[in-house]
Amino acid sequence: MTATDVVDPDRRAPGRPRSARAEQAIIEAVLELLGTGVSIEALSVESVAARAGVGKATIYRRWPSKEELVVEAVAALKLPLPDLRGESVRDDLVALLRVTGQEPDRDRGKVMSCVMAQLSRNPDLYGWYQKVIEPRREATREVLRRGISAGELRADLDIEVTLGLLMAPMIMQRSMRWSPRLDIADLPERVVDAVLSGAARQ
Amino acid sequence: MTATDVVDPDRRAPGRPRSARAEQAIIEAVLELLGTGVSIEALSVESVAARAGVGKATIYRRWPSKEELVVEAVAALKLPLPDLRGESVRDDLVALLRVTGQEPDRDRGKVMSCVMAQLSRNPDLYGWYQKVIEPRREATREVLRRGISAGELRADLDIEVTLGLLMAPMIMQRSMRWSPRLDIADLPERVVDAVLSGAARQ
Amino acid sequence: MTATDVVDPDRRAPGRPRSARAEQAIIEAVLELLGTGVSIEALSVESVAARAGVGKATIYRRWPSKEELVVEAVAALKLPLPDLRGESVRDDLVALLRVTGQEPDRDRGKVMSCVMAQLSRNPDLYGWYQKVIEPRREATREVLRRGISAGELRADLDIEVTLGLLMAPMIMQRSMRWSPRLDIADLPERVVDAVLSGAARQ
Amino acid sequence: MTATDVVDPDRRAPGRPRSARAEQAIIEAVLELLGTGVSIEALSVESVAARAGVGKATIYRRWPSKEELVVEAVAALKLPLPDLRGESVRDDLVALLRVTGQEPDRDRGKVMSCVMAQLSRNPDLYGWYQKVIEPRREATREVLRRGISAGELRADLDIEVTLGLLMAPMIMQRSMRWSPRLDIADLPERVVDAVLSGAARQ
DNA sequence: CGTTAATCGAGACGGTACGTCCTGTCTTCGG
DNA sequence: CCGAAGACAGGACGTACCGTCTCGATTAACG
Repeated sequence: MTATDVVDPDRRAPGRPRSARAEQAIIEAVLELLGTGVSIEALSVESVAARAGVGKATIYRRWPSKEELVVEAVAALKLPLPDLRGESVRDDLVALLRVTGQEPDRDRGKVMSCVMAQLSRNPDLYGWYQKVIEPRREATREVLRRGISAGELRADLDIEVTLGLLMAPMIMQRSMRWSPRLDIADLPERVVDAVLSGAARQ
Repeated sequence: MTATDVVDPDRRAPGRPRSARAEQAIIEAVLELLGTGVSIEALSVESVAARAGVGKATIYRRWPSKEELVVEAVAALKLPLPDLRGESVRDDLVALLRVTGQEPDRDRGKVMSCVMAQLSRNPDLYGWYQKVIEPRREATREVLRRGISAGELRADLDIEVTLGLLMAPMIMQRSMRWSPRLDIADLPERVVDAVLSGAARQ
Repeated sequence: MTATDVVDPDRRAPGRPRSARAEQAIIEAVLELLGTGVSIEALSVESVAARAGVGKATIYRRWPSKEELVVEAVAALKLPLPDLRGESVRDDLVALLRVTGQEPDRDRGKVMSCVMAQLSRNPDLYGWYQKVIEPRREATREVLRRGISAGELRADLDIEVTLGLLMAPMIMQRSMRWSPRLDIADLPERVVDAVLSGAARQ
Repeated sequence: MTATDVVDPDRRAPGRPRSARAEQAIIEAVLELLGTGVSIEALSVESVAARAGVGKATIYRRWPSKEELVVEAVAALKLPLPDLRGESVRDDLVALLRVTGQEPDRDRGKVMSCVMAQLSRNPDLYGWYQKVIEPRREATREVLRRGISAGELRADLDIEVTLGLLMAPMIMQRSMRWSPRLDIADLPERVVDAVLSGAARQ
């Protein structure tokens, strides 16, 4: 994505090479500004350039649009996955959902989930969005697969749908407080329990 | 909500009353413009005014911001609920989710879900958003309650969480195609079945 | 000029007669606002209506434009002429010019001369402007005529041009401080003396 | 005055320099629009920008207000002084006043005097106004001084006041047709003669 | 004495322009 | 060629007034 992609790795581009310092400063500036509560659309390229002490052209030379810059900045956060103990499917799922629901690392997590919600509107960006969240989804899938192997979960489980049942309510509650009747604090447990036990009468 | 709110219903406000024609034209203009594919942020108040044949002030007099205008316009769509046969919980839930997933009325539905996704970022607007979707949520709740009464669903069902399990995946898939591996066409059935049966081994 | 002009004085117009109170309040409001230093173009009809406690239509019903309203308001000041002693042409002219140069009645005079300068740009208003200043011009003419009769001034004096020589420098200095090298304080004497004595060598 | 003012002439300002083309186009647009008869207050910055094919910011970057822009545009006209034969004070003064009274270059002259009258109301602009008319004033002063040296004019002449006597009536008659009884055509001669001969009886 | 009709206040109407901000591109200089 | 700095054309913002219009409520003289 960045311009440091080169067709021929031997052949260095002529002229002055791009400054890694500038790139770093831009990413930092985006994260700092998003951390102060500005929405993506209120985040202007101009303010990023000013905060980073960088010319606007230096930004546009690297990223074609504000959104892609934001995605790259967010991706740089490399949000960590929790350590999964692997002892019980329920515990692992709750641990994973907790990361979605209540980021322990305050500022970064806030930025993260705020940005996630905002990125959703642009279909072109969804590939990048996937890139950022796919690791977490894959981790969840792995837990489900292990649960099936271990006999804890039903063998004919619809893994992809179950993934949605688990994560979508957390994301929507986190980003837009979808239901006023649900508390984010105990939501992971309640979601996991509901998904595991099912609604139909035994 | 609308400008016709009055503290004392007997006492008319002084001065020339606000034009219902203008109000109508503005709402229509918003829906038409959103129908052409413009995103909320690309939707300028100026273009709405021009399309409606109205001064900008006439818009700002009624709605403090573009977002609130959009919510009101969307609310005016009064999206219809499906007829629920009431014979089986599964069928009713699938019918409800289908409305979320694949709006039969093309343009309006497109506008609707596009807007929903975009509104999510503004916490101040959530009250309005609730107003628009609450009827649908309440209808779903009612189906769950009937299912419990009829003995089809377990008596200790966590209704609010189950609501989230059902609706959140549909909304996220509809608005942002959250999972590339899921097809919106058969998602209602798969979600309902997964929620009803549960993940844990019998 | 006002709508109370009637073709047939016997025949009263039907309907509610116009309120003299409103008319008075409007004129007062204009003068008060001009007195606070606002220029004519910065003086909005809206602010006049608000200050007078009157609807905008009540103003537009009487005066077709802001400018005509201002002229009428200024004319209402009925700026007083000084008492002319009639003993010497020089003294009388100086007394008249002093009124132009340094209005003794502070606020009203300030409004007056400020407005004069501003009205000049609109040719349509000049008739009204004349109406306001003509009395002062006529008084000056009279002094010149008396001077000729008394043998103080030359018999072939070009009265209209001399009027201009006397008044124009005062007005321009007063309204736009035309020459930075001239002090408004002693200008009346210097102008009168220069006009009386002439430039050519004796 | 212009943006090319520099504190240190060696040190160029950083960033892209301001476009002389844009500056030129703006000035031209102002003069063209004023030439069509629009008054200064009816001259909108928006219309100037449109006519010049320039963004509004490009105008506001250079001039803080419409008025200062107009003054600069008018100053750019560099209104020419007549050739002074220097043979007789009377002839030279008449020639100078003719330029004030009846500009030979129609459009520009019309713009000029129209603008002069309009600028008078803003004291802040007077410095600029001076800059524009000072050359003409200085030329007139020079004629008077030469007349004194040559013995044509009285040695104790009040030059500044005489300047006012000569120019103010012309300006007021030109810009606001101050006296309905005076014809602009023969005014220069009449004014000069009146000033030279004086009013007092010989 | 009840019409009739113009006026009152209030304020909304379709517009125009304001001056600011930001967009994405460009043009300059020095490194 | 990249760096910052910042100007460029353009477009939208939200505000302030313009001059007109609609309201319900007054306020007279006329019938």
